Amino acid sequence: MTRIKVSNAPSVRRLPSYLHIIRASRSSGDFYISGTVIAQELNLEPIQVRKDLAITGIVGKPKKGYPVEALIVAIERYLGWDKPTNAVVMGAGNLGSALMGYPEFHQNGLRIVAAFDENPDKIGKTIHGVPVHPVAELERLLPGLEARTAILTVPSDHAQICADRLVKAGINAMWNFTNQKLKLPPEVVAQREDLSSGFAMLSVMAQLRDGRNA
Amino acid sequence: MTRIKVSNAPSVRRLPSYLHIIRASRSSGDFYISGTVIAQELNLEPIQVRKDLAITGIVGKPKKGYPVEALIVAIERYLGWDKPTNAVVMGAGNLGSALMGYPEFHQNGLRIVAAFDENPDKIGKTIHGVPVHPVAELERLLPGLEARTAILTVPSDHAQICADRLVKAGINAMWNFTNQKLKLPPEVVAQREDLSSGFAMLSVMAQLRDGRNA
DNA sequence: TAGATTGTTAATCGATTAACAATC
DNA sequence: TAGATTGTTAATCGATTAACAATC
Repeated sequence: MTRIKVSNAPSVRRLPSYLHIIRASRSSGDFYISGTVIAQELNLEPIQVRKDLAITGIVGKPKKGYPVEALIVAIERYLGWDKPTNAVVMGAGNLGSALMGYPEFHQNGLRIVAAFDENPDKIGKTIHGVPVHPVAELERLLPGLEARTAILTVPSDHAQICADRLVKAGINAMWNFTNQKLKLPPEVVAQREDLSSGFAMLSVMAQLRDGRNA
Repeated sequence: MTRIKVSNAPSVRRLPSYLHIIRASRSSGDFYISGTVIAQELNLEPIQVRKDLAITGIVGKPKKGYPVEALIVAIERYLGWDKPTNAVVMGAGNLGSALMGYPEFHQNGLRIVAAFDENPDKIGKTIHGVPVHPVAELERLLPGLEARTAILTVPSDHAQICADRLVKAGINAMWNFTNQKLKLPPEVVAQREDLSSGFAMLSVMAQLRDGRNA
């Protein structure tokens, strides 16, 4: 089996922003929204928005734009956000706790159903409504949770061991917030979230502006 | 003035990962590291690593690789991580607190020197060693903090107002964790961090694997 | 020396942007 | 109707990958 490759990754990455705007438009009672308007809000090129929206299969009406309701449904469906995804958080530290409390996720169909941690102070409590269990219980509890997605917020040096264990327990999708590149079997999909890379971009932009490096 | 555009953004985004590995190599006592090795660790193509490292100006030795110490210095310098960046966190909620406690940042020259929040329960306390001040004190305290970078972790509906205020107070670089696209004067650089887009990628990969959409 | 690894130049690939006829 | 906006086809741009001579 070969590593999964998303054909149009940049478009997929932009879809959530579109969805956010289009939902707001629906809340305002609009029935149509034009690519031009979406582009303005995100300052993108209108043609880029049209190209991106084309992958959802929704066709717009000249002069009016795209049908709001149908577009929302189509984007949600394209992203697989039309059906709930149960997930567990590994490591109920700062970042893990923050993610459990991140309200936006509910709109994306992401339901964090449990957290696992080693810290006895946290075990048995709930964080933002999510129960924290001992890591030792992972294998026993996971089947009942019906979660096949894990959010990895353990310390980096635990990441690989933790991932191996998750895979054995039945996890097949991993959202990795550690700075460790994970070795995983090919059927497990993984997305690494690297905060440092965003800060690198900000730093380089600031330097360009200030004339360092030129 | 025109919006700042980073010429080779994908390369810049990869540099922090390289830096991480090369630092580990230094800790192991290595004097040289080859692009091949770095590529293997991140599973990238060796040629891509070489191209990326070329932008730092460091030249490698055939058969040995790149000089570890010089490479670290050059990457840090290229990213502007050789001199400390003082930053303030706006909104000491879950995510803001998590970022204050994120140890990796120190290695990137990022020093979070203060947080600002409206919540009286938080004001006057410290979170991960960072003092939390009332937002009302922002303008008074900012000059003394010598921070021109802000990390925005306020609720999305406060984002624009908060950003405007920060800019007026002297902030010129904004790391934006809200899902709000900000309107900013051209001299202020901004990096938006969108957690949803990472989850969109994971969702689409999972669907491709499972054969939905095909 | 032999061969692993480099830097450079060229080829390929994919994403963005431009142009424009179709149309509501 | 007039014109804003669409979808499509082609052009451009930039990033990745390939090829390979140079070299430690």
